[in-house]
Amino acid sequence: MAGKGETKGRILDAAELLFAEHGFKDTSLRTITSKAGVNLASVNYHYGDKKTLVRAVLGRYLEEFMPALKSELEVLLSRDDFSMEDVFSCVKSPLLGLNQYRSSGATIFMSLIGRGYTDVQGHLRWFIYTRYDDVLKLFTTAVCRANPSLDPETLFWRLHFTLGASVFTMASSTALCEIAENDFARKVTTEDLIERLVPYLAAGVAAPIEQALSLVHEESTGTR
Amino acid sequence: MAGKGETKGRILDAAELLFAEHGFKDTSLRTITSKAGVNLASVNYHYGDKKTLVRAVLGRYLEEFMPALKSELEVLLSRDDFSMEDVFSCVKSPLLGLNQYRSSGATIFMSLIGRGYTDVQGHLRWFIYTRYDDVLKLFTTAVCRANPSLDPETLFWRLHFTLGASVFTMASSTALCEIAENDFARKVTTEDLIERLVPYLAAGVAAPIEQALSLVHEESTGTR
DNA sequence: GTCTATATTAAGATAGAC
DNA sequence: GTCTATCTTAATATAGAC
Repeated sequence: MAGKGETKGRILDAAELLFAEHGFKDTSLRTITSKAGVNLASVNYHYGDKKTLVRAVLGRYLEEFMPALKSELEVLLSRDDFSMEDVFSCVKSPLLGLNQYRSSGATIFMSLIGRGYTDVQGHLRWFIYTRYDDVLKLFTTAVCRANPSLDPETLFWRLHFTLGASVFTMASSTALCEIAENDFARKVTTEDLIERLVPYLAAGVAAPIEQALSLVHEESTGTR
Repeated sequence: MAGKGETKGRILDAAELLFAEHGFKDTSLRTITSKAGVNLASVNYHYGDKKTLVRAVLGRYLEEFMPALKSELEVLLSRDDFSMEDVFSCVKSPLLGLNQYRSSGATIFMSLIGRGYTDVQGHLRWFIYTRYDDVLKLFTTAVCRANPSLDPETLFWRLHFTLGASVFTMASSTALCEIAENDFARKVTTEDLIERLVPYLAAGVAAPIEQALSLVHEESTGTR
């Protein structure tokens, strides 16, 4: 059914939709190949095994997204000053750019990232951190400059809270958007979602720091 | 190996740790029963099937947590006014109470909640919502009273962002605390973590609402 | 490169003796 | 209630013809 050299690509196209919707573990190679209209054995021929296919699916998006984010951040950092919202706004256009690259690209990418953090333990997280640690460092640099009063430990925790809110929302965005559309009788686009997420995250990260009793005996030395 | 009437409980105890760590789908009945030191067939004898076991594991925590949260919220709502932080502080003691109930109970519970939202599609979410919708309604009522300017749709999304940040943090708290302890040379308790999380969440939920271009054409009718 | 057929493994579930 | 043994299903992966 598949034309000459397009089998490899058809697998990727089918796989990303299924992975985004059902997770990596819950998507079988049989489901993928039947949706792609190719033979079961072709996955192993082209990708070796399922794990490699998973990384290929995510890698295709990361290669598109990360360089775009990097250049946004570089532009921002060249400015004299900027707000926390400016920092988080940097992800908007790289993310929405994925919609041109592929239909529903932003949603798919966000779901995949979310799945990568929860479904499989470790190997995708590691894949992302080591491959794109330069971009991630730029991001934390920007956050620090937007609010220099953040101590490293508070920063550390708040960035992880942020990651959690984003990733979780992304992973369940299909379900959440459905509920929202039923309840509020309005279509929810990826753009809407990002517009809602950004101020929430910026406010959380920039929140005043409480000197709660149990946290006063502080002595920060870390760098991460 | 298991004593007389304790097999059913031993299964539950082993299952909750494995489910929290690896997710529901990635934990087999064989792994559970071997860790529990009971026979494979006993799961089906005592619980019927795996899905029921999953619900039993989560149910045991919910029965402990939800009534405690409910009474905290009722006390709060009886007051004349209160802040957003007061609302989120209501979960502190019910959550920490789980640590007395079982070792690392708070962490396990939050991990399970997180798994329930991403691993399986739907049935656990439904289970929680229908069984404890009274408590959840109390919570949203409190949030609304703390910040009456929140429209229902913004509220909906921000509560889900909040859930994401909480669930993700608690689910990966073991790993995160280790990193933090290395980097900042200070022990991190569950209590510390909650103390850090609460102001972040409160600030996010109470953030000023932006009238972005794409969100102006609003028409809210929902009730959830 | 693509197909059929099959090997291999692992999972959920159950029957039936004790 | 608990055990052994087994059924059934479904998944990844591969061998070998074309």
